[in-house]
Amino acid sequence: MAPGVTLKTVAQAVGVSPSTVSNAYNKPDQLSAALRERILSTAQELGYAGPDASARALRSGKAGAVGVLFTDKLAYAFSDPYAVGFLAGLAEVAEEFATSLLLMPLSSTDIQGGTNAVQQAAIDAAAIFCVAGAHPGLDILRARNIPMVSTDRGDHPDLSWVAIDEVEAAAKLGKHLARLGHRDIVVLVDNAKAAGTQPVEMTLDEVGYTDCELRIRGLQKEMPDARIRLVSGGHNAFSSGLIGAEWVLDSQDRPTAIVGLSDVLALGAMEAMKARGLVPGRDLTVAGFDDIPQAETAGLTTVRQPIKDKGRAVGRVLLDPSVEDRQILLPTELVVRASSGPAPRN
Amino acid sequence: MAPGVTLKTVAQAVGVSPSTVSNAYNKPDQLSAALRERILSTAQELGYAGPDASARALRSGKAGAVGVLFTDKLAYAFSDPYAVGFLAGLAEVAEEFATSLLLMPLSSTDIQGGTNAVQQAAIDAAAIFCVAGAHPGLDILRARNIPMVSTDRGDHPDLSWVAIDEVEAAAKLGKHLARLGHRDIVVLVDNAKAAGTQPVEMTLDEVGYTDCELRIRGLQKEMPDARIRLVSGGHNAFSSGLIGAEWVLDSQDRPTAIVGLSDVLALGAMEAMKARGLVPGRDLTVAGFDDIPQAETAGLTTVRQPIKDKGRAVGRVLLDPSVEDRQILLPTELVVRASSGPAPRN
DNA sequence: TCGTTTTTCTAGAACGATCTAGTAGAACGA
DNA sequence: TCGTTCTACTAGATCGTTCTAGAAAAACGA
Repeated sequence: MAPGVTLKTVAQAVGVSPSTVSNAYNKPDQLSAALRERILSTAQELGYAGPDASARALRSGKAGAVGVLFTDKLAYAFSDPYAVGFLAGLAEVAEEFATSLLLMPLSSTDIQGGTNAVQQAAIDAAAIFCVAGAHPGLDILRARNIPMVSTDRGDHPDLSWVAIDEVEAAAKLGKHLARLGHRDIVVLVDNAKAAGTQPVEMTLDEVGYTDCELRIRGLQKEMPDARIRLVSGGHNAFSSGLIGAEWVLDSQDRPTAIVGLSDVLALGAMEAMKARGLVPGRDLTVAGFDDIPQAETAGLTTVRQPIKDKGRAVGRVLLDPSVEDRQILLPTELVVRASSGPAPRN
Repeated sequence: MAPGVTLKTVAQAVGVSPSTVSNAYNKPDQLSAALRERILSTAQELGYAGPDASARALRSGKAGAVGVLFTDKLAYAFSDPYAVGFLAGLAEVAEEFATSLLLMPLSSTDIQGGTNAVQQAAIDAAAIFCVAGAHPGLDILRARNIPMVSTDRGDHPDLSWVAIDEVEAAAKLGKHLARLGHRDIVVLVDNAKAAGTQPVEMTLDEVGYTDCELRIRGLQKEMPDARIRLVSGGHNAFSSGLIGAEWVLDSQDRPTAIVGLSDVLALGAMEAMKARGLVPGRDLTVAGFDDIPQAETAGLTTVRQPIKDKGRAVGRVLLDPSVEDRQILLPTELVVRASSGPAPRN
């Protein structure tokens, strides 16, 4: 916009009040078509690009954007096919409502003061994607009174969320593994604290992130007699699954099945097996969660959740005022592929 | 934020001027530590969540966000691994600068008036991802005087861009194909207009999108004697490659090689071959551009470009004021895999 | 013809911050 | 002691809109 050209400039040039120019853009039925035409063309001549975004947002209270908050680093979101699928669904709905998507990074360093992105974000609402309850970004959004929809179930009846029944989902897989005779399981867990270090074995209490905990409980429920160990090779990524599984496979005490709490972790485990000449489903069973596109290619047994639908549903709850149901449970389905097979008898 | 609580409220409660409260958040060295502490804690008590994003953006002229503009539908961006890789790189740098990423949809319907996302976007700068020169969103951003960095080379010396030498990249592939004896090529082209209809054969003029045109010219350069036909099955996606290739393979007049102008198109073509019992690299050569992760798995010959670096570089040029070089050419590399082989002699 | 409704436009106050310019007092140096 | 610099804070204008309330003119109904 030619510098210094504002609504007022245009108004003066046309000889009308600023309100009328504003109406020309926002409420075309409030003025005669002829005048509107005249205003718009004068605006064009002057190089006026339409009402300033920030000023409009300030005065009207609508930013025309919804925020998205992730765990960990923002860049990870794009290396995780599950997150990408979610975003695709969310973007679809955002598009429908002519609303932008604001992806907010939050390096824990700059929480103090007003210089962090969550603080600065001009948004009307926010999608909370797989973020643990204690995340500092959550506190900021809560303090800002910004409506939120989470991908995790919350206890409170006022919360909005779109989620799956994590326990049930995991129970489906647990039942499958139990039937196949598995009684010695390693679960690969997402754990940011373990990143960059050696893989670590952890207790259920240490897992922290509620979803993971629920999935583990679901497995335990259907496999009460099994030994279930928890191992983490870092944050939720292929490489962590690889590292974690390498550690497990090279140990003296191999399980008969490895369960990744997400497909990327499980795919990493398959890679580790391949490198050791082990065949998934024969030598060792591998299974995951989510059913990302690559899971099918790799023949990974997994618990499918409709991730794109999840994104769409979150978008609807965020943006469509006519949506009544603000707590939505999506279905899951066990998808059995070649990576799971009977436990070797000994 | 507790409704009605503003800077002013806090200022009154503490007994200082609004400016001082503002400084407590933005310029900590402008006031005594003790007072700042007092202000911050009073703010917390009152439920004040920090300076309002829109108001701050309006007054200071900084939004703390950069926009990203895509071709076509926003949701497509997430189904394209190339776009996802770009975003990952961009997000990395955005994170570094505590800046959010605003993904702007632009349905062509609501260009008129002030209700479209590009118009409403509160951003300091914008990344233009593979957008043709005539895109309406571009015009709006230009009118708004928003600094832009494009992933396409522009002619004008003032433009900022991070790109590859498209002609040279394609020439590398062309040389490879020529050496293998291919003289009858079909190029799968991204074309939004062809979407949803039958695949169409088109002329170079109809392609429109500059990058595509340049790649085709690069191929022609090294294969002056070859017959090169252009076919589109729709927009840039796996399914379009599949559909386009099916049409080509089922025609009377099969080429000896199919070149996708992106890897997703080429991967679609490989799928079409597989379904017909044809082996890429033996029965027919397939090649692509970009070298997305799936290309390696599939054994696709392609021209690699460092897509994540592209995202990073765009981020730097957008956000780092110390970056001098605003026109960056990234290297490309021919990656030969199993999908390309000698042309059958006849 | 006259009152009523509708259309079209406007004045002026917000919205909630940050910026510029400046003041009062403390600290300093000689 | 006095001028100077520094620190800590403030008054008031300003960013560019949209909103509320209302006025003037036009159209309408009887």
